[in-house]
Amino acid sequence: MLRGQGLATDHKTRGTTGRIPFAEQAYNALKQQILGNVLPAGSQFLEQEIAERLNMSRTPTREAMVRLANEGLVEVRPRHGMRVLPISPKDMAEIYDIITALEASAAGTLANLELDKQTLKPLIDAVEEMDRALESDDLQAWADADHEFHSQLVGLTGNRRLINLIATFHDQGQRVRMTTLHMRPRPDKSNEDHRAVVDAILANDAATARDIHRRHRETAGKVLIKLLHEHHLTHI
Amino acid sequence: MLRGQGLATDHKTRGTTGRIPFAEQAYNALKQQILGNVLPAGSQFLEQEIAERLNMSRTPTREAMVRLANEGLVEVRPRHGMRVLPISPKDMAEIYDIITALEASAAGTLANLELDKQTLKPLIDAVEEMDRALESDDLQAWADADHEFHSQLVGLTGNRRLINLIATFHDQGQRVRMTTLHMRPRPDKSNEDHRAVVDAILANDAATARDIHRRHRETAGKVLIKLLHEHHLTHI
DNA sequence: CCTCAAATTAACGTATACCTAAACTTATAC
DNA sequence: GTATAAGTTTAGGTATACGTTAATTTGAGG
Repeated sequence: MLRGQGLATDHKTRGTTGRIPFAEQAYNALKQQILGNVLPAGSQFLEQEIAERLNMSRTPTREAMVRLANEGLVEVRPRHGMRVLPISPKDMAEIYDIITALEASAAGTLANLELDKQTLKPLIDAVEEMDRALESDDLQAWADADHEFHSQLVGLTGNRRLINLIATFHDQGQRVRMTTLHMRPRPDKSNEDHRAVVDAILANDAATARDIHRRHRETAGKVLIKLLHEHHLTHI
Repeated sequence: MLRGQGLATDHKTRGTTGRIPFAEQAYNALKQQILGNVLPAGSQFLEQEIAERLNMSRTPTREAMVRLANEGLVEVRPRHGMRVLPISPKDMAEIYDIITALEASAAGTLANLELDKQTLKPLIDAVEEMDRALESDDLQAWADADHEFHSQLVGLTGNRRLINLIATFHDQGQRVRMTTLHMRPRPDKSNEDHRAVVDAILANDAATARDIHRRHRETAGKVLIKLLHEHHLTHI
């Protein structure tokens, strides 16, 4: 659940005591290590191994594994432990289809809200940051700003379920995007697209906002998947 | 998440032995009881109570609770056990926004696939079933056929993540739809819309398919939410 | 009667124990 | 040497035990 929904991404509100439950520590640690490719795609670990690695018993470990499985980051098979799921081009197509649909819709929603420039500042800032990053040929900074833009786009809708969903699928594609970051052509078109989406939102033109954003993501998805095929990256 | 994603809706493939793990039994039973309003919105249960109710220990019970929480059906608060989450009009708006975006996109996807009438038969059948149900004033049958239509629509895309997502959010809105089923005006327009979506898909007109479906769901969502406000149903 | 602190209770988070069955190893038959 | 069967190991599913801490109750002071 995906992150499923609900608490999956949210930091579970906990009492005034600062203590973080082991189950959540395990979840956070494993997730970070999966996204950071410390636990690479395809790698497997028995419950016991993970528990030892995290200095806790199998119980909270298991709970974390269940949550990660619901989010689609790992697979749990009896007697084989937890396996970090590799992402195939087909998976990436599924992920992009979903992100495309949700973000395009979000862009339309924002356009209908008649927001002022002040409220959209986070979006505008992100676009400018992307420009700067491109100028200085800092692809990592560009990727960060790109993520910031897409994250703010859905964040401004205020739809918590939507925000969590986008985060979940962003995470699923994380490794693939990182792997291919330096294989892509310079993403100048991306920056243009983002600016056009912001303009459409400011003009309260929902149809255009949706359309541009959809095409933007569709294209990005196609480029990425083509790249995967060209480089024979069938399972990342 | 979802169901988060992944295994959430899928029946976990299990060995040739027919035995179903307690954790999964618990998940299935609780989910069924929540959707069927046997465990009504707002009701709370301690881990121990659920465990006793299901004739098992707290361990598999907890695992089921975690999964249900990830899917957004319940909330788990230390010392208060599991609480079946009530759905507010705002929740319903979030849910409909997501379903609308995803299904409209699915309709567009299908239109681009150049499918023949044979492949779309499940969709066409569902529309006809809805007609029959309306003629015989059988609202429950209509709701079932309506669900079948929407389920087939995303099913035909073959996108497993998408299919799971739609199922998750369908579940989240289940109680609300059932509660309001007999408060709605006769859904004649719905059947028209569905037919138009099928036509657009057959005509390989993605933009129209997306548009009609989006408007269809938007309208349905607005009608539903208006109904909730009129009847002061703030938490179902 | 009300307020706040101390004492008590109990729900949960976690660790551990246990048993079953799948995976692996060894042995036996051909 | 291969195939099958018996024996062994071990991972995981579940139950249970235990300590911590939040919630509740009790009681003292006003």
